[in-house]
This record gives sequence, C-alpha cells and structure tokens, in this order.
Amino acid sequence: MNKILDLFEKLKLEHGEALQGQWMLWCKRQKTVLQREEIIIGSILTQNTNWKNVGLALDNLKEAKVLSLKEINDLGKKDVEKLIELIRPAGYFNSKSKYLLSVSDYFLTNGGVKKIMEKELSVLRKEVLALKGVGPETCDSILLYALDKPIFVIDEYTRRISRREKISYKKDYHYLQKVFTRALLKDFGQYQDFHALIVINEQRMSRI
DNA sequence: CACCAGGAATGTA
DNA sequence: TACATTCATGGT
Repeated sequence: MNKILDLFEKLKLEHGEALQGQWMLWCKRQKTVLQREEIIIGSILTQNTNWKNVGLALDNLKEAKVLSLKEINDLGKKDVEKLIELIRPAGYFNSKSKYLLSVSDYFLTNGGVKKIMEKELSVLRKEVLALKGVGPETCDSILLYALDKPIFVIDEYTRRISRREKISYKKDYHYLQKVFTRALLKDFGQYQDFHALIVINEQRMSRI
C-alpha cells in the first residue's frame, strides 16, 4: 500500500552494503565542523555538474589549503580570480564564486556552523533559501547533510525514481517533498539514508 | 562533434 | 505564475 516505504525497504536490501561502506566514509553521522563546511561548499559546486568535476575542484581547494568557509570567504574577497581558478573544473565558475561568497557570508556573520545548527528548521530554511545561489535543492542538501536537519531533498534522481516507481508523475519540488515526508518518520538519519540510497541506485543504473 | 551532469538567476509575457 | 535562456567544465 505504501509505495514509498516499500521502495525504502527494497533499496536497503539492494544497496544497504554500499550505504554502510562508501557512503559512511564520506558522509558520517557524526561530522567535524570542517566536514560539514566541505559539504556546504560541495553542494554549491555540484549544481548541474557531475561529481567527478566537483571532486577536481575540491582537490584544488584542499591543495591550496582553502577548504573552510572562512578561507573561501577570505580568498573570494581578496582575490576572486584565484578562487575561480581553483573551482574552474566544476564549471559555472563566475556564478559559483559569487554563490560561495553569499553562503559563507551568511555562516560567518551568524556565528558559524555550530551556532547555526541551533536555529529552528523553518526559520533556518527561509534564511538559507534567501541566499544568492541557493535554490530549494541546494538549501535542503545543506540542511539535511551538513546541518543534520530533518528535511527531505528532492533532486533529479528523486524525480526519476518516483516516476519509475509510480509514486508521482509530478515534478513540483514542494509537492514531491510533501509526498515523501508524509510517508516517513521526521528523522534526519532516515532522510539521509533514504536519499543516499536513491542516489546510489540511480547512479548505478546510469552506469549501464 | 553533440550531449550530459544531483540548479539557480534572470528576463519575458 | 509559467516558461525560456544563460552559465561552462570534463567525460563519453
């Protein structure tokens, strides 16, 4: 009767091992502030861009020792061209360099990641969604994966699988978000695992 | 050479 | 509100 819970169980059976393995390596349940900031940066860089190119950009940032939001912000204000050079492989570098500045400005002027994690979900979502360069998907990815907030992420993978599994044929972001949210417990761990399983499933599907 | 990858901003009617 | 266009790299 509940297609969403059935899908969740099916994905756990098929990819549960991958979730315990590679996913937990990169996206542990307990994260350092620096790991949370890397996820925030990555969520901007990955907009309409494949993860391999994002990885190249993150490698450049690491090599240049520019991985925290503070360091991104300092470099962006002092020498945008240098920041652009580092994130170039991720594409859209003129836009994304500005987006990284607007997001890091917000986190730095509001007391940093730890302080911002204390904000209430609905307030936080409005504030992050209002930032330049942050639409619904990027916003919710940041809230769910970087800040451990219970909000379900809708992306192209989620749309694909919900169409294929006859969950919904609509594409509207907030409509789909409600459909998934209604069927699940409001728990960030569940949301992270479910969405991660969808990503793993769809990426393996396209590799064939 | 054409097409795509976990989007979002901007402009138009 | 609802679409169309633009942004840009690296892989296939």
